[in-house]
Amino acid sequence: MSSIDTELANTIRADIIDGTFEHGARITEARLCDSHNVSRTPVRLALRRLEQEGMIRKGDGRGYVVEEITVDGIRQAVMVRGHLESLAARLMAQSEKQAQDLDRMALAIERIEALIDQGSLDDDTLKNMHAENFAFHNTILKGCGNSYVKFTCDQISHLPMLASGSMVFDRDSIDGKTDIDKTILRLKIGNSQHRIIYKAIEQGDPVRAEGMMREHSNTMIEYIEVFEQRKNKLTVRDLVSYSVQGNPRIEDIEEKAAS
Amino acid sequence: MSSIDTELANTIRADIIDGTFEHGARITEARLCDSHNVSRTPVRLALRRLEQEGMIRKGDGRGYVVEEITVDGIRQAVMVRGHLESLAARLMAQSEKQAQDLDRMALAIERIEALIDQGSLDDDTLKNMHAENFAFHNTILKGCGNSYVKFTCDQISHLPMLASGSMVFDRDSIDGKTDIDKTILRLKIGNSQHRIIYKAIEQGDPVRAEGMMREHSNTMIEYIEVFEQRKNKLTVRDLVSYSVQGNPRIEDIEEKAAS
DNA sequence: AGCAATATGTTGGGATCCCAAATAGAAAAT
DNA sequence: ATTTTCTATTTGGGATCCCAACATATTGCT
Repeated sequence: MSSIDTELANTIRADIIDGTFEHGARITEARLCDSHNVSRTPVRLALRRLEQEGMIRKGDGRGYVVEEITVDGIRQAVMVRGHLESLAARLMAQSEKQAQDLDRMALAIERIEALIDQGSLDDDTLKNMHAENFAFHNTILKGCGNSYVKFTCDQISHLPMLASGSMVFDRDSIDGKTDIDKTILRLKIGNSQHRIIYKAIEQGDPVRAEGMMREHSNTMIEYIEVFEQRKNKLTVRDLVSYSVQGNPRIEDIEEKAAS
Repeated sequence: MSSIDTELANTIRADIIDGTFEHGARITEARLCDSHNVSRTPVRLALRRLEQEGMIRKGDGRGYVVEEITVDGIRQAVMVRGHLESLAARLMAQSEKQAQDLDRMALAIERIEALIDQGSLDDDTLKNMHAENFAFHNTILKGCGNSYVKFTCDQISHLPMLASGSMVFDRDSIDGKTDIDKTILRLKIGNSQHRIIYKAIEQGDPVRAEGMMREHSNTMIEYIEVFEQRKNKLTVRDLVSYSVQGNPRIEDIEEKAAS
């Protein structure tokens, strides 16, 4: 349990994302104090934090207004994140690598492979896959030698779908409504891209590493387009429901990696 | 005059940058209250902001510790910023452009050209050049169609040398200690890169726009290396003294552009 | 003398109060 | 009836107070 203002910020952020606060709505400190039974001090801190994150913005006169989150905005943010990740891959390829980082990446690839080969995409499998995907991407961000890459990525990762190594899944295929093979194929292609990225980094090929990571990052953008083609009006809430919920704790990842 | 907490954050940030607070120093709320004669509320807000910016970090037990700012860190941040700008150039090239944006970019190029041709690099000339350089880069960031690019750039622009379109100048050459021709040449090359970026964007050549912007962004990194070769121990303070002080106000830029 | 337990002081989070500015509503004047 | 002005209420920034947690020092016990 963190401090109240952090929890408050998380709550309000979640409310904005899932549409409880629709965009343009005025947010006042007093109202939040009343509804959450807290004093104004943590409310102030939470609002400031959300303002810096870009979730809310100071209104014309008084108070804050809720910034609109659109599918297109998420697509844009994903693009920025992908571009930063491609920088990380290039930098890591052309710098001296830590052996443990490479090992962790290889381990993630193998584990994802094993999870895909299970053939069933139950919730637990998805969570594990998400955790390994996170480990792969986060290792590159941390291991590229430029700490500002990860820092900058983290700055936009409070939006849905933007946490490190986030994955989007076609819930319909998982529920058996549409054929699961296409989703499996997608995952296999994604992991083969992981292999290429790993090889390029390990062999010190920055151009290939950057290019493959750029391609790999487009996966989610294309996935979003698939959803848009199927659903005539894709909402942010839809996207959130398609994504793997819950961020894996870094400690859990490392713990599992040690086993 | 903004609110106290904003001013406080600016003050503390400046103190960290110029070394008044050396890295690793413990920062406590009470101490700041005492030294700045303010209450703890604005201090808390300022510290939270600086924490999110990455200037300070929660210490092991109590309080905050000052994060170290190194020349290498600045180089890394400049690299991240340049990478984001190259994304902006690519996106702007491949999307439909606003005519006014292109006009503003062309205007900036012409004005910089005229300023260079003056031949003297006095302080006022540098300020104007900085303003036009800012206008050029900022127009691309705003006009690329992806608002998260500029947002993300702004997130790291509180570090020295990272404000939009920042320029670094060789003060020694300006003061006549070393030959000024080399600096003039550098500026001319930089502006010719501006021309190429403009043409690539205007003609819808995303590959060329991205590549040229990437090259252009390396200019500052190479400049830093020049300084490092000359000075055996280049400090952050040295770098700050070489940069053009003061951010141009956006209103001023637009006002001048209208004339 | 060494270790442990308690006491005291330091520090950060939260609550409450105060004040200034701004907005909205009401009243008055044209 | 409309517009302007004045007042009252809303709202956000700042100050102060309180409390809990943690750190350190002191004291007591072995």
